[in-house]
Amino acid sequence: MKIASKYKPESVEEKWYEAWSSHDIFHAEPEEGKESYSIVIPPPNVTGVLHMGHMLNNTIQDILIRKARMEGKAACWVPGTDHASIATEAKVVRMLREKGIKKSDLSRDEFMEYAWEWKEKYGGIILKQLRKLGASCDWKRTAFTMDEGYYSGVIKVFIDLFNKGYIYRGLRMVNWDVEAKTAVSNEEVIYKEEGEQSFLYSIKYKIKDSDDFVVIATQRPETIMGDTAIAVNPKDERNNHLIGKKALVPFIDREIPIIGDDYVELDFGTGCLKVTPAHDPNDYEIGQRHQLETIDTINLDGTLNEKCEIPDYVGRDRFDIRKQIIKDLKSAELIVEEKPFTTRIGRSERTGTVIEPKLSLQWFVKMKEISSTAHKVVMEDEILLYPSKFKNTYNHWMENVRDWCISRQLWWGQRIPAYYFGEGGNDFVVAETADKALELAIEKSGNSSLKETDLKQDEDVLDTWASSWLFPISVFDGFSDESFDSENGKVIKEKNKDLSFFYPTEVLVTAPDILFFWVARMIIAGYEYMDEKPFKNVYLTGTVRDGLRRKMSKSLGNSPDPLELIEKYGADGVRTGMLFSSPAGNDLLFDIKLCEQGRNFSNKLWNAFRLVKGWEVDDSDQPESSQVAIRWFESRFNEAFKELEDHFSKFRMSDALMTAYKLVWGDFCSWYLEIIKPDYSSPIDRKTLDSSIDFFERVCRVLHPFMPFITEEIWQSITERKDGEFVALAEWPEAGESDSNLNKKAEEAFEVISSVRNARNAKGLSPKEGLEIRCKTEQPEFYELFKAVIQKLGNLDSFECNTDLDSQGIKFLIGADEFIIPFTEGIDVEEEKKKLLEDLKYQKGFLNSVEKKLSNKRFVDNAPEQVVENEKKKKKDAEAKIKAIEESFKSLGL
RNA sequence: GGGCGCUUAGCUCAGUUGGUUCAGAGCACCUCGUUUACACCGAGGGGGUCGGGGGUUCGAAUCCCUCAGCGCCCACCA
Repeated sequence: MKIASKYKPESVEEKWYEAWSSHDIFHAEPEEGKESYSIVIPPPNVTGVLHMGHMLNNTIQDILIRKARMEGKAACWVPGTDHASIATEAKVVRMLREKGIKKSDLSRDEFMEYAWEWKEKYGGIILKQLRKLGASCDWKRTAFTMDEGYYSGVIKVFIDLFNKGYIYRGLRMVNWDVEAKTAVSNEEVIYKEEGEQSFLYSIKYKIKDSDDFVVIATQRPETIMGDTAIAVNPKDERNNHLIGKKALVPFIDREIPIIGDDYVELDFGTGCLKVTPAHDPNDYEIGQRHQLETIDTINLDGTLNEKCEIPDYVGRDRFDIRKQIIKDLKSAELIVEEKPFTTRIGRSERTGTVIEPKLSLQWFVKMKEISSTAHKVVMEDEILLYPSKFKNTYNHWMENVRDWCISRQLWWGQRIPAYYFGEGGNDFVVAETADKALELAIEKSGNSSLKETDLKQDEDVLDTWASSWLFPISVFDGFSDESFDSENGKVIKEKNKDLSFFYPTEVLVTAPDILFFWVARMIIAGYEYMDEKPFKNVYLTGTVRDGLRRKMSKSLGNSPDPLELIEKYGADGVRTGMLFSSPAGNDLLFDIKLCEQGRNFSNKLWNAFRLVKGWEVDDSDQPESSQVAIRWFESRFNEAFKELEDHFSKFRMSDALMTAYKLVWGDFCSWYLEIIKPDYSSPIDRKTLDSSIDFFERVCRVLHPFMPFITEEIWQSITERKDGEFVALAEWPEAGESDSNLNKKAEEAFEVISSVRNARNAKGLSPKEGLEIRCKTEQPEFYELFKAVIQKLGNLDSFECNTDLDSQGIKFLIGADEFIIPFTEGIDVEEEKKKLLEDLKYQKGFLNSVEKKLSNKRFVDNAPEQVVENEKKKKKDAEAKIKAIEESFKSLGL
């Protein structure tokens, strides 16, 4: 069989993913006697497509889960998607608009029908793409945050939190998009970096019962009809005498108090601030502090309403009114100053329209009360964050946590189970179904004649995070009728086999930007409903950026298409490429060269396989060099393996990969295989071949989590396999004995070989030409052991220890051992002399510094004995080397 | 404005409690080489005052202070 000299991933990857799937090896059930190892995927948006962030994140999860599976654990990686209410609804609205349908023309049910249709069509593309990456998810458990069971769990939790008093309805300043007529989250409000040009107006307000005026500064004169106070800083000498007086709002002459509040800056504008609680978040807080009235003068569509008390303004847009009122104020001579001003204006990410801060009734979760355990467990390392620097960030957020607004003015999502009734719909009950709500409403109101039609369900849906925070519980059916105890608001783990086995999950792998949105809230929900953490470890990946450190994004167009990358470099190449440069928490500066490196590594491994596979075997004796090589590689493998395990235990994935990479490329290919490789077209002895295949299998096993496809392909061909005998299920190696002395000695031997090669290089000698070498050493037994190896790789005709070195030739030192490759011709004495002199100078300088240290009494008295001993040894070695160099001079006849 | 973190080779990063020749790795770079697994390769090589300054110590990349630059989170001036 002829094997191609280049590895071709495209012919391999689909084949093995198919085989794994048909043997159902990714599915896990709770199993007596097996250790549980579970991961829940950070569910991507259901209509999303794979981007580089997903690639990194899911590669890491797959590596962890594959390793756990090989370790014999019940390894369960639950995939799923998030309904992502804002993003998905926006996409559906856009799609409808393209069809000429306006959302406002549809009923809620009609809209939802379109949305589900859309979800069925585009949902889950991303999950299919994950398969191309090799993700070994337990697809039978695929979850969706709007699945029936999931949906009802979210509703149950809402009701439960409401009944426990953690949820309340309250006024809140939201970012209102007047065009889309919806509230948008802070994250969807964008600010131009350089700010926007505006004007700052200084406006005179008359002080009541006086001819004086107070002058305030504002950018938003159209809101003055909503003013309910003027505030000055009590420390402000210019203005604090005004505190307690009343001012009159221009045009409408409504009386408003002048109050003192620290919030006001002393040196901004006039030092006087108009307070408009309905139209500015800070003003709202001042209003709260001083129990001010709130006058909301702006309608949901951005026009002014009758509360502005000026009939001419009613029904006109806020920006129109801004122009109008400036004109009116000017003609009334109430504007003192008008100056250009750069300010930050928030605009809606979706519509681009200027966001209107607006007070509205929203639903909230009391975060302080519910989060104390979640705060504590991270601080006390009950849950570990990697890297741990995020503990600080977490702490800071938890200490300053604010109530969580969980209502969204959207349709795509879990509809808030609150039902309004009575006068103006001001009374409400919270219930799982309309029937139950009616029951409760009758009870609450005492009005037995209430009908179902008298109840009106809340129009809003819940924030997406109010469903995804339940993910680690919900994916195991934690909120099903059987498992969830509504009476006590707890999930009964014992009633649910999956949950009692797989919860808590082992590790959560996610991006730091959702540490609060998602991670913190899952911890809160975990303790609230399971009395237990949702995961033991949190691995926070970095952001994938381009070479200029810019975040990869669609709009910048600086992100490669992940699937194209996979096509070009193979899934294994891309996986390792991503991991080569991404320590936990550090940004990944993506460079196509990393994928190339990954592909090259695949190819290297492939060719090693090609080499071993190509050998004929016979019954010849095992060469001495092979015996030593096998002893050494066994030991070296174990050493590297321990290192790799240590990296894994600390979630240092990049380092773990690099350890494996160096082991395979350096130790296995460059040294081991080169040593045991038989001469061209000669067969290999059976013993050596068996050991080599054994090593190769181990290499495949260690590499499999990183490079699942190529390792499976090689594993299947390197020796006979039964059907279903996958490397994906092979036993993870165990750390055997490693002889650190042997490893060190081998390195010394390799150094000798390198020196010989170097000498050839310097003299322009062909590697084919055999050489003679002699050495002077105090450890001849060591050279006995490695003699065969050194001779083979150095292509030496002879290698003798402790014989006459007094001839001309190339000399070098390894440790304190002297070597010579005798030459009679072509020796450049001057150059040799120069090299020796340089070396001598360095050694003498080094000796000098060591002696200085040793003659320092304070050093000798204070430093630990071990350190002093080491210095003495250094001194001895240096002296020996100097002596050796001096002797070389003599033999050169100098 | 408040909080946190970072600065080590051209690039991306290791460097555990201060002490073995501790200044390292991978990539990139330079020289040589188409040798029989692999040019997606092999052999060899160069390269850093550990951001600047000061201090503690017998000894500092490592601890302390300070300055500079960068990054993140939170709150944001009407």
